[in-house]
Amino acid sequence: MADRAAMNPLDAPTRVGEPSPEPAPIATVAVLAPLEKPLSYAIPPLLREQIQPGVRVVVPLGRRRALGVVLEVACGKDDGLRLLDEVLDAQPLLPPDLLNFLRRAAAYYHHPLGEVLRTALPAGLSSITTRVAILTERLYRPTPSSVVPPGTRQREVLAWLRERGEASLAEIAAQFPAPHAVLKRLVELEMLSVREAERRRDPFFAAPPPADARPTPSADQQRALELVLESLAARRFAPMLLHGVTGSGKTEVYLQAISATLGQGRQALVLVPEIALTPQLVARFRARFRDADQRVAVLHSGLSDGERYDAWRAIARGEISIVIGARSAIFAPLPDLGIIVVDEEHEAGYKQGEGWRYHARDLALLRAQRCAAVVILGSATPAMTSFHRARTGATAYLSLSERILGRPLPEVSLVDLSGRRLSGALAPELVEALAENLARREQSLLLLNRRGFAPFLLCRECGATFRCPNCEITLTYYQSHRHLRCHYCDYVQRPPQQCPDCGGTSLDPEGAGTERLEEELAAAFPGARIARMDRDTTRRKGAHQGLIEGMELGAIDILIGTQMVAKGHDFPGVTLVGVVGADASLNFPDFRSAERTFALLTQVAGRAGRGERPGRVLIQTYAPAHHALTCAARHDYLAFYEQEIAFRRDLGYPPFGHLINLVLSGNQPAQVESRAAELAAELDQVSAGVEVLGPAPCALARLRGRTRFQILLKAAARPPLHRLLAAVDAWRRKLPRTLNLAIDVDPLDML
DNA sequence: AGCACGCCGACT
DNA sequence: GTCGGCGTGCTC
Repeated sequence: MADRAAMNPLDAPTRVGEPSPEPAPIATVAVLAPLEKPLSYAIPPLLREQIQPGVRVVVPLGRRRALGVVLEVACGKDDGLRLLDEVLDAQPLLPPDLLNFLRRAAAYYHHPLGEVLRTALPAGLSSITTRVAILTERLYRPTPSSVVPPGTRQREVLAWLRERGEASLAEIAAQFPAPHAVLKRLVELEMLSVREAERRRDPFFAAPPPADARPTPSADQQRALELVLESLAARRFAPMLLHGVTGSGKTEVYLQAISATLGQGRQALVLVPEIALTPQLVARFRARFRDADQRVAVLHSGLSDGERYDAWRAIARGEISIVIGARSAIFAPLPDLGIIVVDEEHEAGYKQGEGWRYHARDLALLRAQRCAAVVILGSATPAMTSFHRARTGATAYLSLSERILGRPLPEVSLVDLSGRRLSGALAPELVEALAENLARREQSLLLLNRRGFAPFLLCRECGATFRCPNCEITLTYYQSHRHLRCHYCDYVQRPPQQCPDCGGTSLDPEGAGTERLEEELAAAFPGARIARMDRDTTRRKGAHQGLIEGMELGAIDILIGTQMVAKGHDFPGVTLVGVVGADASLNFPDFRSAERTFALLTQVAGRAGRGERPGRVLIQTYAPAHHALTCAARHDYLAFYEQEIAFRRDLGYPPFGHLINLVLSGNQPAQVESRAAELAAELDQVSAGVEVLGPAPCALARLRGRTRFQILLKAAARPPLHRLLAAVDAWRRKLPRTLNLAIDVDPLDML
């Protein structure tokens, strides 16, 4: 019988048959597949010159061809190795420090390097099948010739081109209608040369906003800037926390620090938690950096593959000075990165929740370390871990303690709801305050961190609620769509007329979401212009921006919304902020719930009184004595930190301990549970220096039809944790593919 | 992840 | 008797 492998054209010819007598160059390649380790390949003699670390290669992998990135080239025995097929880049696509950074990142997060590389590269560069269309265009350039062409049109076009230098066909066509024949003739006469070049799609063509004036920094801002400038001049890794109360002018510090970085000939990276929320920030950057050599690029999920590819290439060529983007922008290939700004560094949006669960802020610190850059972590409510680092001196501490122009922080009062029965979602105090604000024709903002009409539908007779068949949660009732929906898997069903359990006919929406609050307000204030901002109303492109503009123009009196309304907006007209359900986030089964609640309340309170008129804030709560509420009401970050840090210390939670969460999921509940128990028992055997907690069902014990158990690893130091992961790996290798084990290093939440 | 292999049910 | 379901193993 014939050898099947030998019949496969991919196989036999590429395999190195006999061991070479001489040591041959071997490439270590990170293949873009979830493999545990890089693979080694022999290098065909013809490709030896082109191979260097950082170039992409096509390699045989089993029966198929795969893309990989060369990590190292070394000499050794190449017997039994397969030959790599193709080298795709003439220059390293990933410069050494970027590649280095990604290798460190993969190790830290215990994630396969190939997958890390796939995450870091734009779609067009990370696959051999999906090629982005590389658009080319014709560029015409006058040759050094003084001959005068015969035709009038030819003379006109040539004169224009001699004036301008090189121009593309599109640009010429914009000046001279139907120029093709003329150009063709001029080329034939050798008065023009033509070349094909990669066309750059420029998604940044929008007209720049008017230039803004650079304000004189306040004393606080000046102090912060001096420290930044000093570190820049020394070209050293310098992490700093910029702790500035809401409205204190953190952005101005970013702008001036970046300006100094560009002055050094280096580039800047600005990370924002969610790019859709920050057109205002982008506009400020565009207004400040207007020179031809200060191009600003924005990376976000709305870019097409082609646009992303173009942006990536332009950044790598050094044509872009400032990149603004969401978490994945941390991988932007800026060649000489001098500063990374992480705006609102406490935001959970920096953490990738699926697949490779990286945290962009933490990666920013890692990357800056590799390229000796300054990192500014900016926040009014720093993460406990970030503030703790500043306390211990691991990062510098810069503080902006005053609002700009001496504007006061708003006055905050807590409305105690305990023991009270409200007729709707709003307490009379809040209704009254809204009425006053309307009478004064001032704007109000209401935070209710819950979408839909009601968080569940309840049977009055037997107390049954409606649950998602795929997830372990109740279905949210939407009056607008007349349906029940799951917020995790988007399962939808019609609300039944009768309770399926007892046949009862009184099924009532229980509790209130933003949709119901909007209805309640419309009834209470018939003349008011009310709008709602949550994931449901901002799904449509431009809807979010429309609401922001409505607020800026004063076309909205009351804006209701989820935490989306708390983030980063500067609405000078808002003088009243109401918080309808401050307790919901406190009851999350998670050690960070107080930290998150404090941050949310402080951020939303910070939306009040940013203009000329002072603001006030009313917070409805059932837990008025909780430190997250009392401290937020007093704008007292430090007091909150002191209380919270004591609790963290007692329990060994971050920043005093490090966590890794292992989540095992699968379709068969019994199998998941028993395997989780097995893993925990095995880890217990080798857990020196690590606490192994669990297994326990996740807070979301079922999600999209899969049962989930977690094992939490906790340790005072990282090395023993990473040692334990070696045991996890060994165990995982034996796991059937029907089960999935996710490793979450530094988990942000444990749902 | 792909892609093959191999072992079981329900079809012509 | 085959077609095809997905569990399992391997990829230099």
